[in-house]
Amino acid sequence: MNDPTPSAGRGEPTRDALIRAAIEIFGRDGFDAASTRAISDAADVNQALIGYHFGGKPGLYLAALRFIAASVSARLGPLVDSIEEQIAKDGQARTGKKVAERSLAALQGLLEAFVGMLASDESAAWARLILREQQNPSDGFDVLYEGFMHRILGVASELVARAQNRGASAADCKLTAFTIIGQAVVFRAARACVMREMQWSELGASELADIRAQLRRNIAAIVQAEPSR
Amino acid sequence: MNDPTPSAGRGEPTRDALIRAAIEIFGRDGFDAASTRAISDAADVNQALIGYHFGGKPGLYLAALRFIAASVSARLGPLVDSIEEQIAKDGQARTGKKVAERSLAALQGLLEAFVGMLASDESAAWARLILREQQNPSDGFDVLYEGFMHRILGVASELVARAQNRGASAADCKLTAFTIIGQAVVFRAARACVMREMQWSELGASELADIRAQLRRNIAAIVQAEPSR
DNA sequence: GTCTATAGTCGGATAGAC
DNA sequence: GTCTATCCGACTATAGAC
Repeated sequence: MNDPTPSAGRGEPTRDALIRAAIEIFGRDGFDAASTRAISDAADVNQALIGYHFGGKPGLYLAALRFIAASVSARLGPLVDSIEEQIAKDGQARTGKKVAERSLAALQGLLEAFVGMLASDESAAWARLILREQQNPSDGFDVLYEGFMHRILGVASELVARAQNRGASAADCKLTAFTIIGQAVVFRAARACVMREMQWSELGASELADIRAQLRRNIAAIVQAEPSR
Repeated sequence: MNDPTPSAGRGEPTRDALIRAAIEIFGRDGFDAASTRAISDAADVNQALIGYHFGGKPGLYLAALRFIAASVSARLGPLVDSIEEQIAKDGQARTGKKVAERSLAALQGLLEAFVGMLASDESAAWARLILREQQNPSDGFDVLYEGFMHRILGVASELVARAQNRGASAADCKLTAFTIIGQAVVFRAARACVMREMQWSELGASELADIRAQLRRNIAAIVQAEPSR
């Protein structure tokens, strides 16, 4: 009688408010510790409506993850689209100085956008939920992986391959992509440590600019380094 | 009547078992979601003993964090000691090719040890707890920061400064240290994503060797890159 | 120090009026 | 679709016997 997400209708504002509150509370407390009462209070709707609209707490959690995947896609999707176009245009010409230069610039741009997202207050709750899912994957992890992770990692690896301009295996390029992405992720995953050690009181425009400059420099260095060790 | 941690005595095996179980359960479920029953069951002791030995659930949590800090220090402390000795021996001679080479090698060694720790099954539960504390710092975060984070970040930054061999500010070196450490952290923080994307079924010796080689290469590239961009 | 038993609280789910 | 009311299970903490 309570089909999850009965699609648009009069109850849409209610579902929306519940999802937004759920991201906040689930992100802060985790799935088990978050109470449906806290979520419904924050959303200013009746607690019983969670059961009606989402079938229960797990259904609301999945809906929240889908919302996050859609939000990340909305934020990074256009940039990834344009990069994929560029890759398609360059086609199989995976070597050449021009291609390498373009690919490096695209990779730097992608990571600047990525770290910008990780730094934003808006994404703080998402990020907490995503980190939780990574540490303890639930059924919902697929939603995130298929929703945006796989695609972003794909373009990042391909850009590494083209920017490096040497015969690294696909697995090597993926590994390189992860280490590069890790340089951005650390500023969310270890945020408390970063703020304390850097003696920052906030991660604002000025701090973000420093981080981005560091990332640009590191990415160029990694990708242009001689294969020899 | 129940002074927290009444020090050694007949109850020590009980306290030890509780702490070990607490790290596992708190790491898996988080502070709120973890139940004292689950912990006492896993430790195979009576639930009421948590109150007796640690004063309650929060006391047990703090004890677990202290145990983690001690474990990390035991694992990385000796290496950090030797690096600090080397730094002291090189003294204020922060420039020079030999010092730079030694410092780069030390930095690479530190990160290989660090990522080895992050990869180990033993540390899986620690890492989850630490990541939770970073995302949502409690009173216990100090225990971790003062316990080992601050010290490790300190030597890492100093090594960056000496290995780079150019006039980067202390803040820049710290930032560089974070991006380098982030390259290791990502393999714990985004482990689920890494395993899936790399199509790994385990993170064993072979995978760890690939990661270490990648880290060595990246660190050298970052530290030796020209300051220009 | 360790145990049993329980008091007191809070959580998720749902029945049923409107 | 939204609300009130409530059932029932699980939790922390603690009293008190041994």
